[in-house]
Amino acid sequence: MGITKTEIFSEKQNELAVTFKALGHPARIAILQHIIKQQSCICNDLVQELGLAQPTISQHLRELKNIGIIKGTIEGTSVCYCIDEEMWQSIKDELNAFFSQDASVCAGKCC
Amino acid sequence: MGITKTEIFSEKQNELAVTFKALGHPARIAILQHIIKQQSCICNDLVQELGLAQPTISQHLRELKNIGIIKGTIEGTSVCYCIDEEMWQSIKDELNAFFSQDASVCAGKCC
DNA sequence: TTGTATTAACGCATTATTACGATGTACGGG
DNA sequence: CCCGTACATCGTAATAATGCGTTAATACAA
Repeated sequence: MGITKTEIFSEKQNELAVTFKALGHPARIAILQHIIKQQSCICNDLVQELGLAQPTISQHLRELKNIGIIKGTIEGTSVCYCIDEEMWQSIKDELNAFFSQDASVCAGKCC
Repeated sequence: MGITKTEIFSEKQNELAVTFKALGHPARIAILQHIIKQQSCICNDLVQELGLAQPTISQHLRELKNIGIIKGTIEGTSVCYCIDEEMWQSIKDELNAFFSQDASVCAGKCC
């Protein structure tokens, strides 16, 4: 997208944006939901479940791993992915904090 | 970003992803925080505050308007942007619902 | 009417993202 | 050891996003 000027924003703002961006793709939402639904670490029947090619899934998994929300452990010939519970909670808290800012003060004053 | 295959995902998943993606840029995070901090609808001293050119800010504002999280009303020669409180709450609830999925069942089983 | 200020729209160059085929690596079965 | 399975990585085409210069469009002031 052309280069993003991260240097003019605060570390917090960039962090938040990176997290949001990582979640900003339906395939990655689907992957997370699927991993949770299966209740156990799922390898790549994700390729079977979602209609995407294996390299594409692998790429999305890597992006999710980048923000730490999932982790993968080698399980023989396949790889086992699961939610990093600690990180999941941490991200949940962070987003919650963001949305807990009082957005009501403006309302009614003008718009 | 290359085409995203939205047709193979559910409407909910696509909606969530679009919301996350819209928030996935530090400038847009900064804009929201600034609007909230000022407690009143701020026009484009955003251009002064953030170090980005006016057309760039305008573009980010449009993307935020696209997901409905802010609204803009004409105020004489300038435009007044503020949080759409209802939408803000709605998005907050939606993200909360997503993160309220029980992610703990997997943990301990394997990874 | 003629500026002036504030935004939006358009278009361009640059960089990122998505998706996938081809290729490489690692493991286990035979 | 060889082969098939399961993934990751590389390379590439297509497309989307950033950022900004330039150009309208609109409202207000003089």
